[in-house]
Amino acid sequence: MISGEKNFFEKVYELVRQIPYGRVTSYGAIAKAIGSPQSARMVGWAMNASHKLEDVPAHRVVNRIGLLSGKHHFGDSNAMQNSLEAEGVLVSDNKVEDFDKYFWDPPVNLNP
DNA sequence: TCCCTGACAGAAG
DNA sequence: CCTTCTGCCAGGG
Repeated sequence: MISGEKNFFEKVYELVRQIPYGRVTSYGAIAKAIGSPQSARMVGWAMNASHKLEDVPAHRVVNRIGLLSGKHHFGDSNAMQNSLEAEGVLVSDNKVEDFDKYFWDPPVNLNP
């Protein structure tokens, strides 16, 4: 079917689910991939709702500098960092080390 | 219905 | 380098 156009939130969820293991991405990259590069704030807002979803690895999503801006929303302050390190992503002082190296560029082929 | 807030990003000074 | 402001969309009071 043609229903390629989904809700803003759902687009975010679908993209975040595609983040490979041991990789991280930024809100702006996701926002841009869904067609709203300036809606990075909405991405964060979507993640807030996605937090109730298990298929959405929000811990792999950080801000543009690799800072775990939303780690406080994972319940425990170490939950997000722990999850990242468990995947091989080194985190120091609430931010991802070698963020540029672990950064995963989301494909824009999500939405035709 | 109007106003404010929000897990961001980017530009300007 | 750091600080300040604006823009984006949606939800809550």
